[in-house]
Parts: sequence; structure tokens; C-alpha cells
Amino acid sequence: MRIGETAAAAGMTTKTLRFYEDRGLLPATDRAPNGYRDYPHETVSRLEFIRRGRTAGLTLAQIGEILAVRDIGHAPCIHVKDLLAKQLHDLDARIAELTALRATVAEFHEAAAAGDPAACDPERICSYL
Amino acid sequence: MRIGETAAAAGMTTKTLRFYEDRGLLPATDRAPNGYRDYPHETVSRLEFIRRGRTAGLTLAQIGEILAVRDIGHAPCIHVKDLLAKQLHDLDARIAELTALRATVAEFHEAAAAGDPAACDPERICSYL
DNA sequence: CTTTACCTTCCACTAAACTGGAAGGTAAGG
DNA sequence: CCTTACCTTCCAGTTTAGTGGAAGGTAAAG
Repeated sequence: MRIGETAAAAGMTTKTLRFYEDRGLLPATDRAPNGYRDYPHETVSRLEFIRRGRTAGLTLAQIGEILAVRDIGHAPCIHVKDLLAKQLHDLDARIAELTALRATVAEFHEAAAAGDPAACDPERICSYL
Repeated sequence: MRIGETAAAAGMTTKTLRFYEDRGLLPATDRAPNGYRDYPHETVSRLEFIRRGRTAGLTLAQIGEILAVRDIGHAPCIHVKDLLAKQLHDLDARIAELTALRATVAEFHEAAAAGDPAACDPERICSYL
């Protein structure tokens, strides 16, 4: 698989893949005789994992740590375990924060929904925008 | 309340408060006769709200939109309602993404925890670090 | 009266995560 | 052979969210 096809499959640009390779999130892959990168199909799921992490708000550095653990595959040494425990803890904190925020925003939304929509002129833009 | 005290109460720096004022997240407040900013106590909770949003991964622009709605207080026009509905939707997507990621990381963690910790030499740093 | 700890503005810099563009190689179609 | 659509490297620019530091004002304590 060439870079363009791989990037498209993951919904990214070729620029982004080269950038991820540079940052160590994507291992330097084989090259075709002409120098073109040749990716195995698994790269797509790896990229999808990265994207999920990004969407969730993790930094590339954090995602890189998780991927490094995944790449070792075996060797469950205490450092690996601690690292993952920390990531889990961070994720839990993040989820709790988001859930609290959602509740706050839901309150605002209900208050807004309770008002009379007819009172708003669709031709006019809200005063604060 | 002067800027230093306000910032400390919210666990931020004075630099950050001035920056938030510049970005419109913090309204320009009263000044003492000597030119010093004088914040009302509510500013602390506003700052805490901003920090929660940031921790949750929202951008300052998104937080600013929510705060703008809060500042209007009344006037539940359709634009406001739509904006909040969109924010809620984004938050839900984010929470779902994070929860899925947490499950993946938990799997890695359990696999690591299942290994024999004695196999790891505490004197040696993991090969991937 | 000077030191200390605040505060003011302004401008430049950083880090993260890309994104754009230049300059050039390659392989297939017309 | 030429155009087109890929690919290569390298370097520079962008956005977001601050941070650092200069140059200077202010108020209280020693």
C-alpha cells in the first residue's frame, strides 16, 4: 500500500503520515525500489487508533507511549504496567471532567429550550455573535 | 480582588488571566484608581469553568461560546439553543471516544498486569524508553 | 529613601500538531 | 515525448494556548 492510499483509508493526508513517522508514532516502513513508502494493511488500524486518541484529547506523545507498549507485545514489566495505569487514571479524570461539563451545558440548553422560540427573529443574528 | 489573588485562587497565573481577557473569555473588569484590575469574586468560578472545559479538551473558542450564552442569561433564541445542542453533541461524541479508548488501554493494562513482575529488573529501564 | 512585592503594557517566544510549497523523481496513458 | 498523478525531501508558515521578559508604575515595610 502506498502512502496516499493508506492515508485516504485512515481519512488523513500523506503529510500527516510522514509527520507521524517523523514523530515515531509510525515506524519507518519498507520502501519500494523507487523509494516510495510501502505500508502493510495494519497501518490503517494503527492510524485509526491514533485518530481515536487524538479525538479523545490525548497528545501524540501519550499515544506514542501506548503504541510503544503495544509494539513490545509481551514483556509486561512494571514500567509498562505503571505507564498504562497512569494513562487509565488520566483517562478516568478526563471522562469525569467531560461528564461534569456535559451536565452544566445540558442545564444551559434546557433553560434555552424552555424559552419561546417565536421570540427570536430568524433574520437577526444573536446579539452576542 | 487583585489579579494575583484571583489567579492563585483559580490555580492560574496572572499572565493567563490577561490572556483570557484579551481573548474575550474574561470581561474587562473595573480598575482601581492606580490602574490595577479589580475582580469580583465570581471570576474565580468563571476561571474554574474555563479550566474544566480546557481539561475536557474544549478549545477556548468553544468555551467562549458557552460563556457568551451564560452571560446573556435570558434570551433563549434559537441560535443559542442550536449552539448548545451542538456543544452537547460534541461532548457526547468526545465522551464516547474516550470511553472506547479507556477500554482499549484497560486491555493492554490487564495483559501487562498478568505477567510476572519479577521478570522485570528494576535497575534496568524498559527497552522502549 | 530604598527594597520588595505587587501591578501595568507590549512584544517576542515556545510547543504541539499539523499544513503548504518548492524542487525534483517515477510510472502510466495518449 | 508529454502530461498527469503520484511519490520524495526539506524548509517554512499556521493555529492554539499560553510564557518570558523588558520597562516602568505603586504601595507598604524596614
